[in-house]
Amino acid sequence: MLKLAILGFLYDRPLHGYQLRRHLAALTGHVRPISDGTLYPAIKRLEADGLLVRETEPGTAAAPRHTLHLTGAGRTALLDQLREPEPLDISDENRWFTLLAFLRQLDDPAAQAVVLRRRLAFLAEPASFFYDGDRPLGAEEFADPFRRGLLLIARATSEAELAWLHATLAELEGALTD
Amino acid sequence: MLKLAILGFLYDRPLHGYQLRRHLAALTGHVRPISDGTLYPAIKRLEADGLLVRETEPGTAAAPRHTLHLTGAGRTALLDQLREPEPLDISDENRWFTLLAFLRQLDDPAAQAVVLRRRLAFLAEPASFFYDGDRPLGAEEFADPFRRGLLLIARATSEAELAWLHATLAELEGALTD
DNA sequence: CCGTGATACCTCGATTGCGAGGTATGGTCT
DNA sequence: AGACCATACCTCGCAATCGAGGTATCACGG
Repeated sequence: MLKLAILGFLYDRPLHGYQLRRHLAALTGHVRPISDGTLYPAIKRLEADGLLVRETEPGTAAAPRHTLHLTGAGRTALLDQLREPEPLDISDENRWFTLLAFLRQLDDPAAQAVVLRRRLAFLAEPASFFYDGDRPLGAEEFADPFRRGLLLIARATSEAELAWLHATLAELEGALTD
Repeated sequence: MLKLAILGFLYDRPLHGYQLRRHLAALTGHVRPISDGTLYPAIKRLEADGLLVRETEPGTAAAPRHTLHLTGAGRTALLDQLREPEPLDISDENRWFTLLAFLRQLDDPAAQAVVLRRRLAFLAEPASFFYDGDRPLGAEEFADPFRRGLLLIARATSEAELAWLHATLAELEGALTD
């Protein structure tokens, strides 16, 4: 997840760790900045895998800045992850939204394929939540306002996404048949 | 997260591990069942902490079933986590939704306090996402349909939740002033 | 001139989670 | 009889993440 996001941001332009942290904070909702203890080891992992290189700028600011650049392997790794041939797990919202943030890096047919897979996984999703014994409960059966809230919010999100999926697929269809 | 969910489900009734797994799968969206390698160690942790006890039913089925019961400490631990005095981090959706699923176990004033804190955190959330250099970008500035989608979906979710928050607070207010 | 906060980076231990493997039993289908 | 699946539980090692700590430099206000 973090790996995907780091590669995605660096694809646009080289950044140093601190800028990267700000970008990541924005992506995750502006509230939970990825902690340093998560970010810097992740950068090291990517460096060890040869997906990025650091260029040290001495004397620029207080601490020695390390500007991070994607390597060719890094760019390939990002595009591979975006294309992701396996079916897209709907319950992994974080992964999907991160993917969405960088999907424009793919060409139209590849992006379309990803969006189509998402719609497929989406439509296959069973709508039930919670059980009474072994019987799944429908949304209307909840006396509990909190669980009802959970379902209402989940539904609103689903509907918004489905609407967007359709609009975007139509748009891509248009672009591809021109 | 898992801990909260396990305590929450066992609060209603004792279950054995397999049933628990089904409940958890439903909560996480019916698609990504918590893996065994996650669930059973989590149960052991809770047992070691004295929050639950297992009662073995021999000969019931194929394998020896362990019916899991919350202890008094387990019930207290759940209620404490639900009350959670620290401000509720909005970006941690999973935690919030799990909490919501079991919030009815609190009495009305305590639940109201939690919902109020959520609304507070919610209204304090800055609406911007992504940067161009150091300048945060508004929703309308995106030529990229994928990032626009991200924002559209996030907004729909926010609005649905805010509407629910208001409705529920009004409801609780009514119940408390009667 | 001293404290505070922002910038910038790093490490360590502990926890959490996953995937892949394993062990059984009992029922159903062929 | 054999294959196969669902039930039911378990362990191991690996990877990711967090939280709390640390080290600097520079800018600004009092």
